[in-house]
This record gives sequence, structure tokens and C-alpha cells, in this order.
Amino acid sequence: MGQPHGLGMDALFRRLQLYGPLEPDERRGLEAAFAGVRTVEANHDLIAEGARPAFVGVLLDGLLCRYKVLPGGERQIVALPTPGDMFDLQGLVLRRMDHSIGAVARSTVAFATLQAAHELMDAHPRLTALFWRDAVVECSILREWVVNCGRRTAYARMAHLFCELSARLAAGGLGKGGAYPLPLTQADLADALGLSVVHVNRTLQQLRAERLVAFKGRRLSILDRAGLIAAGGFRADYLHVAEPMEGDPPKAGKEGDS
Amino acid sequence: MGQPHGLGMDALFRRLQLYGPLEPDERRGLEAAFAGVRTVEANHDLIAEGARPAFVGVLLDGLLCRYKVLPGGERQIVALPTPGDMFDLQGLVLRRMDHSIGAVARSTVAFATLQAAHELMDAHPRLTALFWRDAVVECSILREWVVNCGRRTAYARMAHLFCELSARLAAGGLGKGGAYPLPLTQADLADALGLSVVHVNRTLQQLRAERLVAFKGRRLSILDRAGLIAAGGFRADYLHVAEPMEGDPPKAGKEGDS
DNA sequence: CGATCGTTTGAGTTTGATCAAATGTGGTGG
DNA sequence: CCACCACATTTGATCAAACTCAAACGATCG
Repeated sequence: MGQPHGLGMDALFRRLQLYGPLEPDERRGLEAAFAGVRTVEANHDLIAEGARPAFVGVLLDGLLCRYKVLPGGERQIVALPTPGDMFDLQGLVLRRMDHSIGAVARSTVAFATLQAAHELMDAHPRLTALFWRDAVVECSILREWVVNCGRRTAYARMAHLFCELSARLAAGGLGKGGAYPLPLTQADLADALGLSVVHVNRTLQQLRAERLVAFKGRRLSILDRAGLIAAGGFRADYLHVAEPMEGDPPKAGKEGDS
Repeated sequence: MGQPHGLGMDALFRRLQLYGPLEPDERRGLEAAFAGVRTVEANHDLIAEGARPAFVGVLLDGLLCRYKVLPGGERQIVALPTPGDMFDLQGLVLRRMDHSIGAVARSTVAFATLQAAHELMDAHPRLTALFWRDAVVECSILREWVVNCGRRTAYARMAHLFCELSARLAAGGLGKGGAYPLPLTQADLADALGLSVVHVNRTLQQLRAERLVAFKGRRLSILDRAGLIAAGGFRADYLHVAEPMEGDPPKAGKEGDS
């Protein structure tokens, strides 16, 4: 059981280290706490709205979605956690889920009991701040989603989502080279963007016609990064990933070139 | 300078105590840290996108908005902090604002320097958890805003917003009796709901025609609470305010009757 | 008493939704 | 290998929600 966690855990470490380097024993503490590993099949829930969360998780591989369902049956996806993202952190602090978390594609997650997580934070108080930071960045992303659904056209909205996922995956060390796995159906995409399936299909065709992206075989390829960024009006600042450590200059070429 | 803070600070205490009672010295620490008080005129920014936050604030009185502006000039309001809400907490953890915070109406805020806030948390580690909780609840609200903009009609969307504000103000001890101050213009409302001004006007007329609300003189009166809740498909759970302390039964009548 | 800002109304247009059906595709079992 | 099924994508036609443009109306304030 030497290496049960893989890329996802690396992505988590990378994320947490944006704020400051992790001590070796913080790292060990994290790995020890997130000892359990579980696989979830596509379209199965990890936890449903109304439940009392019992675990804190890290997505190691795959793709999750947070979503809510309205009385009329309409679904809105409110977040798409990618490998390295923690989820259910709010379980440490709130007692009831106000939304569900499901697996978009078969996923593997590492999890810690609430108790283990609390002990971890007691032992390494700085981790509390890092988890807090995580929640704050999640807020930033959600704000951008509000903007996306509220004020952008379907075309820009979709382009923006593709840019965001690309940037987030790249920040986690995945999806290099202008293409990344994106196991969403068009119906999922519709629920994430607040559109109908039909309109998603047509918008996608438009993005393809403009030669901005290709979307085949559960994979998204970005053919024209600059064009896609322009189409979506995308600016990566709200992701807070390229944040320079203290005062060093932002390194160019991180997001701009394919 | 015996009582510089007023209702807003009470609302903050009430909020923080949802998680557990505040120690007297935590309370004193908070009041000492948030020693500065400032007034902001309507339509003036407290802090603009791109700035480095220097303070943490609590809204004491008035109404703020967090917003983003798109390249084309469209504005989307992504949150409406009410008295008792902390803001710029992310300044403790992120270096750049990715959105602006402005005053919708003349407001008074208490603020603490980042240093004072950090010292406060060092002295009272439990406050860190409470601030974290605050960020987590903010996330919940933002998720609901995504749902609102993504999947609800203009009519339901507006009804939902009115319900949310009513519930949040009531939780802070304000806006009793089915009416509360709401100093938003229809243009502000449009920016909060992702609609055009004209459509806001017509939707508002519809809500009035259905005798659900009255909106006159910077005040919103809820004429038919049950009807408004039904129209907006509103469920208060995501606000995490009525959360019972440990395991005691939810008290009825908190939200249901006028 | 203008000036300014916010609200309201009307007319016409557009974006995106809905309904219905056809076409593709991947997987399963015979 | 083929037939079949379930599911996803695509297309066409129609409809409705919400937007835009333009102008009038109403408050509020110096």
C-alpha cells in the first residue's frame, strides 16, 4: 500500500502549496487522514442533498458534479470538481448537505472521517487556513459561474466553461497540450450552463464551426486557445492559481500559449 | 465611544453563535479588532477589482453589493451583503480582489486591519473556524444564485431573491413583519438577477399584480409570504441559519408565518 | 424650474426553449 | 458477426421568454 493515492493527491498538494510550502509532516498527516479510497460509478451520488456528511473527500481521478434539483425536475450543476479538489469540506462546519454530489464519470476518491479531519487540523492548525482558503477560492469560482449564467450568451458561456476547466486542470498538472478529458454528455453540459440540450448541441456546433474546439470521445481539444479565451471573455484571475508566492513576477506563458 | 457598533455587530454575533456560543473575550476581541467605523455613500466602491485588500469589514448598516463588470460593460451582482455580513474576509487569504464591492445605499461598516484580524485569530483560534464557516455559507448562497440565474424564470428568480433577503434579514434580527428596507433600483435588481431593466420592471408588475409583494419607497413588503415562497420555489435550508444547536427539534413558525 | 435619475410603456427582434423525430454509437447477448 | 437496445447526438419546426430601442412619464433635488 505504498502509493494508494496518485495524481489527484499530488494535485491537492500543489493546490495547498500555492499558499505556502507544506511541511513534510503536514503532508504525511494529510495522506494518513485521507487513507480510505473508494470508486464511484458514473451517475452515482457520493452524497445526496439533505444527508448529514460523514466524510471529507479528495477527488483523485475522474469528474464529479455538485448539483441541485428544482421541484420541477430541472437540474443545475453548480460546480465540477476535478482531480485534486476537496469536497464535502463543508461537512466539517455544516450539518446538512444543501446539494448533492455525484460522479459524472467513474471516479476514485480518497476520504477522511470527520473526526480524522478535525484531528488533522488540531495537529496542524495551518491546514485549517489552507482549507479555508480552499473554500474562499470555491466562492470565487461560484461568483464567476453566476456571472456566466447571468450575463453571458450561450456561446460565450460555453467557451468560458471550457477555458475554466482547461486552466484548472492545467493548474493541477493535468490536461496538457490543449486537450483534456471531459466526460460530460451534452445534457450534463446543459445542466452546468443553464441551457437546454438542444441549444447546447447547436452552440457546440458553432464553436466547432469557428474551429475553436473539438469535442469527441469524451475529450475536449482546444484548437484555438486565444480565440476561445476571446469568445468566452475569460480571465483566469478568479481561479487564484497562478498567484505568485510573495512578490515575484508572474511567469509568462503559463496560460497564453498552446 | 461606548457603543460605536450597533445592530450590525449584534447581527454578526448572532451569526457567529449559530455554531456555538461566543466567549465574552472572543466578543471583546471582535469589537476591539473591528474598531474602525466608516461611512460609504451610495454607489461608491469600498474596494475595486484588482486591488490588494487591506481591511476586513463588517457591514453595520446599509446594503452592499459584490459585483463584476464584463468587457462589454454589463454588470453582474454576485452577492448582496446585509448588516452583520463580513466582507473582504478573503483578503486574509487571497492577495487580489477578483471582484468589486460597492455600496448600494449609504452604508456604515466596521473594519479591522489584516494584521488585527490575524492577531484576533491567533488569540482565539476558534474564530478561524467561525470565519471559515462564514465562507462556506457564502458558497451555499452562491450556489443557489447559480441555480437562480441558470434554471429559474424571471418571475421565480425575483420571488426567490426577495425570499432570500427576507430570510437573511430576519435571521439578523432585521426586517420583521413581512417588510424590509430594500434600497435597490430596478437597474440594480436587473444586475443581481441577470435580467434587463425593462424585464425587471414587467416582472415586478407581475408580482404586484399577483399581490405577492409591494415595492415602494426603497422598501419591500411581502403581502403573501406563502405565495411568494411558492412562486420562487424557495427553501431556506441553504442559508444555514435556523440550524438547530445540537439535536433539538427545528422550531416551527420561524419562516412560515408573517 | 430645469436637470437628473428612475420607472413605465410600446413595438419589434432575438435568443434560447420546446416538441418531435431521425440518426449515430457503444455495448450485450445470441 | 449481427441484431438489438439504450443512450447520446443531431436536425427541423415552432414557440415563448426576455432583450433592445425609443420615448414618455414621474419623482427628487439643487
